[in-house]
Amino acid sequence: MSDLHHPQTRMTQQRSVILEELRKLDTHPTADELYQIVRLRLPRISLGTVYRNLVFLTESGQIMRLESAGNTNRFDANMQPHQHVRCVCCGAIADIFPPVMAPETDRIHVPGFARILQSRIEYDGLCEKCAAAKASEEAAAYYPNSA
Amino acid sequence: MSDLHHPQTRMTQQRSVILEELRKLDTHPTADELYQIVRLRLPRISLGTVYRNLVFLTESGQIMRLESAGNTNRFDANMQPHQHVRCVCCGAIADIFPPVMAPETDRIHVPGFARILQSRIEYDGLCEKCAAAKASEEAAAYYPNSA
DNA sequence: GACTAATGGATAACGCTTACTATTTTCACT
DNA sequence: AGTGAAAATAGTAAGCGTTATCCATTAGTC
Repeated sequence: MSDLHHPQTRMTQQRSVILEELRKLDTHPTADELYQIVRLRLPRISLGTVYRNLVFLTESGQIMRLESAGNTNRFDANMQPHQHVRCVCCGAIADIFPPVMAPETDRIHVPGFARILQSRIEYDGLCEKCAAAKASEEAAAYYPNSA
Repeated sequence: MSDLHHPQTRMTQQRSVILEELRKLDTHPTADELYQIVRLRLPRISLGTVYRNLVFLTESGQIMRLESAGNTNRFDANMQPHQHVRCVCCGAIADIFPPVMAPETDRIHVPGFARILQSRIEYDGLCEKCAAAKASEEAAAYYPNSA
């Protein structure tokens, strides 16, 4: 509760529901997926409000935006250090524990860059859904006339 | 030259110019930036052709697509193992050598994932342009009436 | 040179995200 | 509780990067 009341910020019903629902999930939803979920509780909320609050919550450090994760942004309310696998096929994301330490960035100097802020390890994988879909596709290619 | 003639693929003027120009660059251009460059040699080429061939070249393993959520995709013809820093502000990308080894993925098992394919280390940074812009912004905030 | 399939050019459509505007809500101070 | 200024919301339009469509053109093969 108290973490909802950051200094200089107001708490609205929409904002708190968005944060609550995101915290219930470990599925790293997209803005639209979260919108569909929040809409069950707040039927009149607009998608723009979800986007606006996801920006707000990210900038105030309450959630994370998964940056290097494909085409659509995904969000994560788990603030503990962990890493992610992303399905190369559908973009689904899962957590990886425990984290292998990412390298230090203090001593890295790159021409054209003023500072290196952080490093992170990312994993590409194939989720079970896509693996199954791929398998049945290949089967269809081998037996094109089977039902 | 011979690497332009993959089996089952045709080489066209457009495709080869796109690949040539991308190979000249280490700036990891966006599709549109590359389009502007290629247009100097092929004034009648269309942006769609650039996109189509970037997909083709990526899928045939001749170039890499640098994906990051929310940002514009960038492309890299450097196929040697290396890593990238991305400017958190403008999305500019620079190379990092030598690479710190990314962890093995053979023994990693994640619920919901059939396979972990690979891991990679990514860096976030602040490029010099954005650092300078940020500095002068802050200066303006402190001295709002100066010039 | 003719044929077939792939490719290109131009443009429309699409999906995700942000911007805009009028209205409503929050919160500090009475 | 009431008031008012600042901020947030709903609804919608616009923006941007990317993909799809459609017909004309080109490449490679015979």
